Amino acid sequence: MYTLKQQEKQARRGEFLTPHGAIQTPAFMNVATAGAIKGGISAYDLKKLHCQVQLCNTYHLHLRPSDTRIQRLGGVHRFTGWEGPILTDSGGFQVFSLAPLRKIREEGVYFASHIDGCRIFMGPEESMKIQSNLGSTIAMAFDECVENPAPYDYVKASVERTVRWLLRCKRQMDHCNQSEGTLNPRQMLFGINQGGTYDDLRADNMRRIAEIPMDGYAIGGLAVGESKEEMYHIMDVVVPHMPQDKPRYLMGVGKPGNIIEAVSRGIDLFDCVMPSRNARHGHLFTWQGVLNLNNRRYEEDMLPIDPHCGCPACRHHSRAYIRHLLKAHELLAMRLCVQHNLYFYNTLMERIRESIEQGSFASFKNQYVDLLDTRI
RNA sequence: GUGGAUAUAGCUCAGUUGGUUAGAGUGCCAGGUUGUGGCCCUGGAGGUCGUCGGUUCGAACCCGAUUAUCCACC
Repeated sequence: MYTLKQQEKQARRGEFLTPHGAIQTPAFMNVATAGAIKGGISAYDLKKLHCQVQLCNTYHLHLRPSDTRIQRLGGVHRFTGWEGPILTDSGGFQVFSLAPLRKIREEGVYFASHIDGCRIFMGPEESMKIQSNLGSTIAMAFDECVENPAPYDYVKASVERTVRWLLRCKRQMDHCNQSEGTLNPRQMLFGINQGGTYDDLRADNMRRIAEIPMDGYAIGGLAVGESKEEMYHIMDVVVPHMPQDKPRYLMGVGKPGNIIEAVSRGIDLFDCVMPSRNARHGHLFTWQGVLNLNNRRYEEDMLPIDPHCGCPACRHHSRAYIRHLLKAHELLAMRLCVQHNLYFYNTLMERIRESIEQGSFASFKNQYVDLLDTRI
């Protein structure tokens, strides 16, 4: 259940109740693809990083160690040791971005595993069964994510098929939830808006899927090749057709500036690999902008990564030390940098929530929307 | 001591019958990264081709000497 607690223009401050606890929105979901946030982060670290939600991946966990094994072991919560909300991505995006030799048919997608080349089929029913076996809090619909730009006719046909897939997802998830012995009988399901960069396809699709009762609605297929301006424009086109009383999730986005812009347009949930992936290579987000700790200028810099940050890395270690660890390929470098970036993202969301509560989000946006993405 | 091999970017190595401005990988210095393959992409700096001399219009390349390293044999 989603409760809108406060609103400043389009920006929403809400609470999303799930079987695994409440999510205060706007929120960032920390990406733990294969059951762990890359960089040596454990479930018991997440509270310290102010993490509310973990995002795990259907595709990856299905291939390894398999959803059936995770089900036998008690589900993805027990398996990973994280008792809070977990969203599972449907596998749709991974099939399109990772797997070679894919063939898209009405029934689903035939593809080869990126691990061993094994031939696999995944369609809406398979994705729902896998996510049900995993027992995640929120399942995502199985969709096709089309890279931008794509020809109008291709996108139109793809979106229509994705709507047919959504209806199949819904039917299958209802069935899974009613099955005896299911791990999470109240597993939630989000639908996904697609339509490339075409206003009419996006708006039609959003109106259409809003009629299908879902626990939340996502915008997919953005930040996949189009410009920043096009992305914001598509959000302006889609959001007015999204239900007011359900959480809105912008998939795969983004930089701090993107998130602030999206919140100002009425988005509640985000996920992005950028804070963790960039952290593994020393690219760090701070309240002064983005810095690259590999840069020579930090060789003898005894300041923390961000003097205004309370994360474990900033409380205990200097830029000079962490830069050294990066250069020496010490695992601790990744762990500290990932901790910092996730703490930053989760704190960014906290400050966004506070500013909406205080009615000062507009000035928060004005102060930080460009600054946070700027290289220092 | 004798014979042989090698010597080119910080490191590991290409380099055609001698022919414009000597290349690659890695590392270094920077930039990028948007529903994650601990990746990937883009740019930059960096070389008296061991040293000295010779042949030639022209030498990393051919010749001589020399130095260093390695191998084999006495």
